[in-house]
Amino acid sequence: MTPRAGGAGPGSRPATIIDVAEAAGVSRQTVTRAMNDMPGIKVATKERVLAAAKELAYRPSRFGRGLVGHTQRTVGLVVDDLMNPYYPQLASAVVSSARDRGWNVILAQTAKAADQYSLIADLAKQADVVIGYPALTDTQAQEVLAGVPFVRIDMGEYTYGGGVEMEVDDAMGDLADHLLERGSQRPVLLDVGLPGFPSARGQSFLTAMADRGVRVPTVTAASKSLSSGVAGGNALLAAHPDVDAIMTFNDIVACGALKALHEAGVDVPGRVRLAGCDGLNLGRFVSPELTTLAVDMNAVAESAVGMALGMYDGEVPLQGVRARVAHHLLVRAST
Amino acid sequence: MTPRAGGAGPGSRPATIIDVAEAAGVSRQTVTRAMNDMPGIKVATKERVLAAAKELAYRPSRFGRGLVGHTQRTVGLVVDDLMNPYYPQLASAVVSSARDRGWNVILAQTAKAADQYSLIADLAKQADVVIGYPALTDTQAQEVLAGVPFVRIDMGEYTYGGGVEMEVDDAMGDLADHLLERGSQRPVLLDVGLPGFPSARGQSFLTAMADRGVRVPTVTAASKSLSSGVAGGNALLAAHPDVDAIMTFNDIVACGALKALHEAGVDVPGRVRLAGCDGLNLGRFVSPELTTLAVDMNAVAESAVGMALGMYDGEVPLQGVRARVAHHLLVRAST
DNA sequence: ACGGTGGCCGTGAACGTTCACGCTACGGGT
DNA sequence: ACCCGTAGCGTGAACGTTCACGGCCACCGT
Repeated sequence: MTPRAGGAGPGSRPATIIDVAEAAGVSRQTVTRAMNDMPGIKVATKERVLAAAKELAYRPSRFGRGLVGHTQRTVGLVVDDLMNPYYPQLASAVVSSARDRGWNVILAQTAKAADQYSLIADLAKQADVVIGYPALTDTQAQEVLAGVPFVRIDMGEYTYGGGVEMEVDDAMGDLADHLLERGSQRPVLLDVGLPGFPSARGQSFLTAMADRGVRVPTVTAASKSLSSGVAGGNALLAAHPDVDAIMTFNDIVACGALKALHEAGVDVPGRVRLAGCDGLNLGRFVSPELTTLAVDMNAVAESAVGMALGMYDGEVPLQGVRARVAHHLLVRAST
Repeated sequence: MTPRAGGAGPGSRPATIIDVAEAAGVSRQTVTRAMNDMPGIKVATKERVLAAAKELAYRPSRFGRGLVGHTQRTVGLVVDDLMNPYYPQLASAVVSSARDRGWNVILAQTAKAADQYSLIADLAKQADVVIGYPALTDTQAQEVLAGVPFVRIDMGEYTYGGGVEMEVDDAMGDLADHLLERGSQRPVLLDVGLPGFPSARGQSFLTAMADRGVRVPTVTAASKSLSSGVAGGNALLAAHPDVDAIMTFNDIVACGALKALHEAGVDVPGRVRLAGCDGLNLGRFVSPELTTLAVDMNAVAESAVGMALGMYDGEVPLQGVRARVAHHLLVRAST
């Protein structure tokens, strides 16, 4: 297994700083000075070194470099599946946020991985901090990450590491007001999970509506997928033919419900108002555009990255810190 | 700037292999043997070492490790913007494909970066190969990447590095047949770019239709964005009120056109059949689901990653190799 | 008793880079 | 003439790990 394809001859090992130094007739340090725009080098010498470097296709080794000055920092980002429209939004924000601070992002995807555990273990070997949604219990995470700063997004009941929480209650109140103002009288919740066990955000909607004197029936979809949303939408229409507003677990399920409504010939928002949750960009691609409880992903990412980097620098404890980002009501065309 | 938060006391530097060796009363090499499941170590010793390592929160330095054995390989993936539904599909496939081969993926996003050039330059310092859609000319790419194996997706007119091409002609023929079989007689192309300069895939549609004796008028949208698709859709309806089939530049524009059609009260596919291009997952979220010219992103990624890794290993020339992946017609509900 | 064979473990060297110094030559000031 | 500062460059050392050896001991066979 040949290490790297060098620039000069095929099969030749990649050039090192010493090769360049010899070719230019100078010392290692002078090459360093030339490559890194450091002072204390004559222009002519610098040019000569740079020419030699180019000639030999010299590229400084990130390992040699990383070894001496601890600069080359990397955050490991764990998502479930980029094909799920939720994660790109997070990933995009994390990548920007990390880059702004001079960090790189290594991406790991748990959905298609055979072994979650070893996936995260490998990631932890390559990264200085880990952020995201690993499908790991606290115990497993502690085992695998062994000291690597770790920030969970949407931490929930987990406790190991830090977390960023997305709060929905206030915005849910706004949504309830919004729906009632528009005249909805028979709202239904399309939740996800097990019937009888409302999700946190589902419960939040029920409570918000109850506070306003409206009792909301619930229909429960099996999973938070598109097809599940379609099935849930159909079931909901069958069980509550007179529904005039639907709040769904998230935007993806809302899209599914919208398809069901569309196929049933139900006008949105004319006959039924429909709202989702997460604020996905996806909601702008469907017709009508989806009203949703959005969360500023840039704020989430900024918060998560900031916390992880703080942990790395020892300024934030590795345990028990939680940040909170609030959802807000984003009214679009579907309500 | 404290390097890394160690496990023991705050402010203490991270433990090295030597710290562990001393704590366990053995040598470096024995620690290595214990950590890497190598033979030639007694079980009792191994346990003692592992305990010491855990106690000190020891994590092997990826730099030290990478320096000696050239293992820890990384592909740099360049996308424009993960918020654009096209890129997650590619990124997801590349990440899986790379992981299958034991490589990591560092993600870079050009859209939000202030300086494209330095973004790619930084990426090239961290990665062993670069794959993707850098917004760089051949000259710039050559300058920045200086010898790093480079594979462009959708290479087009560029020549530096390798490329993966996505061919559309055959599938476009299938689409033309499909539309004609369903009885469409007045198809219109909703292209993107400058009026009078059809895109490659736009031209492909025109040609396919011409081959079948149908002349297709073109409406041109300003950019390949959703809003541009809406505007284009409206313009198209105004210019060709009797249209009965629309082929769009891509799925995103198709979604925009679908919104325009929806708002104009035009039934799809009843009165107008609508097709997109790219095979985005997005097309399944809208109603009706979008017929599209899909490309197997896993094949594209597999091809790109394979090529880049081949270049790295010196088995594939760094220049002039092109792989081709064909689109195929994916009939869904919109036609 | 002696050579041989493995199991277990330790020691130098190497990987490629930067940091902290040290050295030389030259120029200007007194 | 002398000293001193500085520009320009070079030399050890250090970063943390693994590889290639080599040493020691116990055990086996003859």
